[in-house]
Amino acid sequence: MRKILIITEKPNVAERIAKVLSRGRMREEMHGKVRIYRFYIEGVLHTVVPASGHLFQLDYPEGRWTYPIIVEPEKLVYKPIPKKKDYINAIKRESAEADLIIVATDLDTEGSAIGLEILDALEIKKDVRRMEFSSLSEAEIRRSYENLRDMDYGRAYAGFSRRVLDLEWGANVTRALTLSTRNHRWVKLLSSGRVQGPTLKMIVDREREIRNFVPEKFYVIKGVFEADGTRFDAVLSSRKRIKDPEFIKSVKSLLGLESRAEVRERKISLRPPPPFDGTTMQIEVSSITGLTPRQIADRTRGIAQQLYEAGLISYIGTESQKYPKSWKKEDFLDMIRVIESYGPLSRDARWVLENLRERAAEGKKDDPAHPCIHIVGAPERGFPTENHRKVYEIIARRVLATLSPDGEDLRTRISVRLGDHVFIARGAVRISDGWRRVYPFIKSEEKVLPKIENGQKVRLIDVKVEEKETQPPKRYTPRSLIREMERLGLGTKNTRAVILDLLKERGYIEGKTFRPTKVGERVVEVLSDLVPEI
DNA sequence: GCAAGGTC
Repeated sequence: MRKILIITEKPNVAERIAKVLSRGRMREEMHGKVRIYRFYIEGVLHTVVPASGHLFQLDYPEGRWTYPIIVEPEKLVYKPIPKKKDYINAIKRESAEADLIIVATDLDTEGSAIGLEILDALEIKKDVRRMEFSSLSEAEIRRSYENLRDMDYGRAYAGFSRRVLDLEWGANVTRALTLSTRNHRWVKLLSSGRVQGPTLKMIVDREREIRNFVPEKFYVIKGVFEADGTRFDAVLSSRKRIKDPEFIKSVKSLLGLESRAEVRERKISLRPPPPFDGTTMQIEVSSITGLTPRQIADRTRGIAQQLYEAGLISYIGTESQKYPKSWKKEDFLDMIRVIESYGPLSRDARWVLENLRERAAEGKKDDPAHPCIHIVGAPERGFPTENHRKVYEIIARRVLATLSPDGEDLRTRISVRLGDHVFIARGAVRISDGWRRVYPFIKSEEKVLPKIENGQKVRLIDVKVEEKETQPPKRYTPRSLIREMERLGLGTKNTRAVILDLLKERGYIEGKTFRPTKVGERVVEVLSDLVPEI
């Protein structure tokens, strides 16, 4: 009898694939800490076994810890990662039984490399096919199962090459740094690599900019204008910072002069914010409530996690800012009605039902496995704590906002020309709240200007001067540094924070906002002096 | 003893 083994990248994908392909009729077995699934399709036994990310580590064969060391890629070895022993054993045993192996890891270079690594390390010599899916929807899983492809070795080797280059690169530079300082007892290990090297340099460069910074004085000049008894301030616009005190005199010489104001008004619409993905939810709920991200999203005791487990909100680990693709208008209405059934938000929910926008606002981020965070239930008897109530209401309000009309503001700009100088005053007034009625957490400043007609005469009656100093650039915070790494294509979303921890562990950086240590600075100096090309 | 990338 034929037997098929399906290997996935992580446990929840194994479960999902088994559920879909078996139509819910599968058997589960525990092998150590690994849950595997069995079911029959047309008399053929299918077994689904998960990996857990990489199960093997690429490494040099045994040898002395020296450098330079360049080993041909095919002579590098796969070392089992001890913690993943159960996964390795499960796949090993099941693959021995199977006639056909289906690689169902994620469809990207790293996923395919994980598939290849399993086949190579376990020396699996069976027929291999590839399931190619980029979402975990039922339709897509079925389609990819019915259209099995050849193993995508091209993609897998791309991932393999990435690993080889990172290892050879990192190990050589790390060994060079470490071995050249081994006489100093206080240095344990000096490392560098494709990502940590440039990241450390960014921190060191920033520190040097701060150290070499020379503050400069500059002036902000405001004119006070009078028009038929009302007054308003307008800032002197200037392309460059005003540093010359003489300039102030030339402005003051305009005192008492009259000119005609040019007034421009325009309405702007403000779209609702997108629904929450997991990260945005943590950040925003934390800034509204003052709870820490940990208190909100901890995997066991987090408040939002508990709301999820209680069936009130959807999965919070999602990266999506989009509603389920299958949702029709009726599904949105159902969700709003659930919120309506929760007393404190009834009125707002009803208002949204009466003012529903054509299409829900959505964001760019997407996640193949889960939709954005949304409401799935209302509490029957209140909440265990006040914080649970707050978090639930913020999430419910966010959902309502995405289904509410745009807000509208009126922006006013008054500009006054006097000689070569132009003064500008800006105002903003709310015309309609729109979604801000149900989601009042995003601050927008209102500034009311006196009513001035276009072409109305105004007179400069005073000049106010503020003296300011230019500020040095700020040290990186974890957030700003991760954002900058992302912009430069350094690391991935999973590794950036890990790299920062590593730089700390190596003793290269310290502080809440990152300062390089002496060692960190010296490593950057040495590397950029001796091997500037890296 | 090394990298960076997955996953938890």
